[in-house]
Amino acid sequence: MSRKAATPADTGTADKVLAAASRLFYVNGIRAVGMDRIVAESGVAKTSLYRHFDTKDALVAAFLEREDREFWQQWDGVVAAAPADPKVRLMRILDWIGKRVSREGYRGCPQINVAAEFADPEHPARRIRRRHKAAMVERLKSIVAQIKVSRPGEVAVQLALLIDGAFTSDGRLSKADAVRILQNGADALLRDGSLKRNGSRAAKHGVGQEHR
Amino acid sequence: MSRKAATPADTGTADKVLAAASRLFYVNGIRAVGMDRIVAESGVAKTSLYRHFDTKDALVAAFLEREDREFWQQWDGVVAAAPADPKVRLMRILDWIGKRVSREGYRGCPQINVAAEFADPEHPARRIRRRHKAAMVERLKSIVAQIKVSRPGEVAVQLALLIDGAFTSDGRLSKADAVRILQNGADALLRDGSLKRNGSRAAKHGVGQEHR
DNA sequence: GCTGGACGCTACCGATCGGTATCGTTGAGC
DNA sequence: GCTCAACGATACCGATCGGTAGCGTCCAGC
Repeated sequence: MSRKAATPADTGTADKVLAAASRLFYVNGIRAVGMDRIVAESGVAKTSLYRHFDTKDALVAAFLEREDREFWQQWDGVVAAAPADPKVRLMRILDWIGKRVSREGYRGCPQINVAAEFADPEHPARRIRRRHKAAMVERLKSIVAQIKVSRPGEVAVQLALLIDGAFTSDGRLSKADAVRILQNGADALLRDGSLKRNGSRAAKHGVGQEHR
Repeated sequence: MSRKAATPADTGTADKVLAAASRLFYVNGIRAVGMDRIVAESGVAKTSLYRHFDTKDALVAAFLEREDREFWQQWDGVVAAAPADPKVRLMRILDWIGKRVSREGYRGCPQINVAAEFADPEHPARRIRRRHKAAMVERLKSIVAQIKVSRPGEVAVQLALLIDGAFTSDGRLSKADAVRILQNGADALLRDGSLKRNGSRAAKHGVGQEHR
């Protein structure tokens, strides 16, 4: 495609803005951070900022895209450093996540936090979140599928719920607890999935009266 | 204590405000909703609103307290309607939660969503959320303790993570899937916890290199 | 050494933010 | 029928919101 220069050439300015915005957005939430504050802490003029990002929403989207990118980069790094055994790989991933959610200053998953601030399901933040979480389930499924379990899709979703729960744990868990609880939980979910039991286990606990 | 009338007598005005604010806060997030909008949709004058709630933060706190109260009311209703068997009770609770998170317009757990908008851990919203989530773990623990499992505390936390994960599932799960996945997941976690295995299962998957 | 794009600075825009002051109305209990 | 607390209506406050206009500076590439 032709070089229309819709965006200035790369001179590091956009990176400075995005770095400051990402930190501020993550710590304080989106709507709590004004553009003036991003201008002040990035050291970039407001006019320059708006040459790189048309609107605040565009900056928010760039923030979440960046978080998404970095998250999978680290994920891939953990997987690459692990042996090929899929179960060990899963445990290493949970080790990484357990440490992540229990480290100081952790404020939860940015995808979840930011999406909560926007009501419109078609807002860029909501779209990016959906894609991010779908990718998580897919990656988990491809790992679980390599382990002998009877319902890999279901177990993958359960693992994703466990992980998202850890993301929202708000500093309740120590590092050791977080890792152990995640790994033992995954172990239990994998073990059960590999057993051949009648599939209607849950049915007898099914419908009570409707609530609300 | 003496009747100083720090707050007007109960004539239903505060309820109208809280009802409108709760709906708007839940759907749009806190900072996206101005006090003027609450005034308009509650049909209560701004002056009257501020006679009942000193600040917006006070209204936010009242919203979360109300959500907390109603949540446990429904929880207790589900438990009361279930047979005494603790496992069946747990399954009924998960049936209720699975339906809740998959119903149309569900926007996630208000405690989680609202707390994400405030950076200060001592903000009322953050405090109420911590109390709410701690209560969840305690209630789960008291149920799990009645079932023969080797680490009831750990399983209770795992169930809480599973539930919080479902709360953030953002409409990904159909009603049938949500209920089945939660109940089967809980079943697996309970089964494993009741087995006597060597406690160091996870240790061999422990520390990789540090990331970040 | 001139040119053009990237950037900084200041000043500004209308809208909205949370919150308040003033005053008039209404209605139940004595 | 008087009182007093509760509520409504309007108008306003300073601060901040996201975003823009205008203009000067700086510097790499021709």
